[in-house]
Amino acid sequence: MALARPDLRPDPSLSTAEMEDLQREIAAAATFDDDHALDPDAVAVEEAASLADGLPPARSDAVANETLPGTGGTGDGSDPPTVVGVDQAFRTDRAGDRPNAAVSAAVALRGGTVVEYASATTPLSIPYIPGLLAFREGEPILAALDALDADADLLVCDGSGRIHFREAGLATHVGVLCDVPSVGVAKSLLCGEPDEPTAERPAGWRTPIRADDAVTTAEPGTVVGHAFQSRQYPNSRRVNPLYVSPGHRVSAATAVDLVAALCAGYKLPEPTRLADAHAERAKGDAE
DNA sequence: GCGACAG
DNA sequence: ATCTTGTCGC
Repeated sequence: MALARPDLRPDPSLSTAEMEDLQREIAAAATFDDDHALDPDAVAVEEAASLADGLPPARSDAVANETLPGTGGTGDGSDPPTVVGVDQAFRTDRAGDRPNAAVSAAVALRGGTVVEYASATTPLSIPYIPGLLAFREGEPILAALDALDADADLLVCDGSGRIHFREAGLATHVGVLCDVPSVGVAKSLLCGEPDEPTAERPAGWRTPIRADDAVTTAEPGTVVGHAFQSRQYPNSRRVNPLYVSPGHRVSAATAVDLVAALCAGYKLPEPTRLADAHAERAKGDAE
């Protein structure tokens, strides 16, 4: 997977000011519209995959990959688009230590089925800084995507996209680098304000997230994403909503529709849930 | 100076 | 993100 904009890589050695400048460039290069009109129905996942045994073998560099017709999905044939979920787990040398490496996993699904997965371990360069997540996790994610044979028609990232101080969250950064449609799925809200209170909503419920003063690059009131209740229990126990935002080449409305179609009974959309599980497993593999 | 802040 | 037992509910 060649990078469309290698000049915009999230170099962790930059100063904070340089990182923020780069993010303004990313936001300017990003498109928050449906230019490629991904159809939520075409990517829908009907049934949750069983993590136990429902997976194809992991990619091994040593073995040549048999390329099936349509693998690499350009979206022009009759094949469903390839959706790739990415997520990270972190490894420490000794218990109690600070994490020193990111284990990134990428899982590719087509027509609701896992077609490939891969992972990569990358040394961590900088600590987590709110607003600068892409400079910590960007390179690990690119490494995992590089280890993947399939080309993504849609990337699902674990974090914000346009819901960001400079409208350049992790999903936007990665989407622009690869020039691939992307969406961000966060479990908590970085900035912005929901139209309605989000507490205790039924599954399927959603409300727009609008830019507030913390979003320095957008007019206040601009819709930058949605809160989306992907799952809820009939009684007592409460589940928090997801915060879904456009990464690149997708509108806020389509981003939620895509994520809703990718959910299969769990809180997280399948690509993210499976990538999370694989990252966790890969982390344990080298222990 | 204080607050607020994805993973 | 990660450290962790029990516990409530379907």
